[in-house]
Amino acid sequence: MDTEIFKALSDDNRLRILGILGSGESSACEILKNLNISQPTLSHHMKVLQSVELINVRKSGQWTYYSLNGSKLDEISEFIIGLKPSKA
Amino acid sequence: MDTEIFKALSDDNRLRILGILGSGESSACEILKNLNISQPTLSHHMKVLQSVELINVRKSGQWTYYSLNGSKLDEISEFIIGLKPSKA
DNA sequence: ACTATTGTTCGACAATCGTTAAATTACAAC
DNA sequence: GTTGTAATTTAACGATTGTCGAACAATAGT
Repeated sequence: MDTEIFKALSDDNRLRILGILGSGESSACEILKNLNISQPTLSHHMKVLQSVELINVRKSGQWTYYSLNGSKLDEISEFIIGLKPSKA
Repeated sequence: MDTEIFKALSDDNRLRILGILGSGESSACEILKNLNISQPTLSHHMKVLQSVELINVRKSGQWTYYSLNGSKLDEISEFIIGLKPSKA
């Protein structure tokens, strides 16, 4: 497992973003209203989440919509559980 | 979920350490043989893993033995899965 | 007591990270 | 065209992080 994924999860704002996306697809603008950060900072965080494929991106006009990548979350979860000793 | 846990997982050497402990309890000295890092660096990493309760510690004489904390791994896995949209 | 082994603590250093201000791009409405 | 909104890019900053060498502490064996 690439450590980049865990680095992406190692930030309060990014975890909040994932929490917001857990309620469904959302635009960058709406996400921004729920966080006390600037627009460039949000753009940076979204790029980090994209780079590890934790989120999907869809552009429509001037808006950018984001949604969770559930299969990636499954992948991470399975890796974590896989660390546990197999009763050997 | 505290981001400190994901920070603890955001390092190649620490992931390798967890992988080693997945095969069972191990001493710091044995872990060290499997990594190309110095003793102080290993000590640092073990402290990070302890601080987020990912590992258990047991001292015996001059040796320190480490083992995985399975329930903490469960906790992380459940958090990850909990991010997924509840089909709403 | 002396030596060897195991492990921690303390500085110090280079690299990375989160953040912002400023400038830039892209699209929509007028 | 101009204006306004949405989003990215760049450069710079302070803070955090991984690493090591050096010194230190604790236990074991001679």
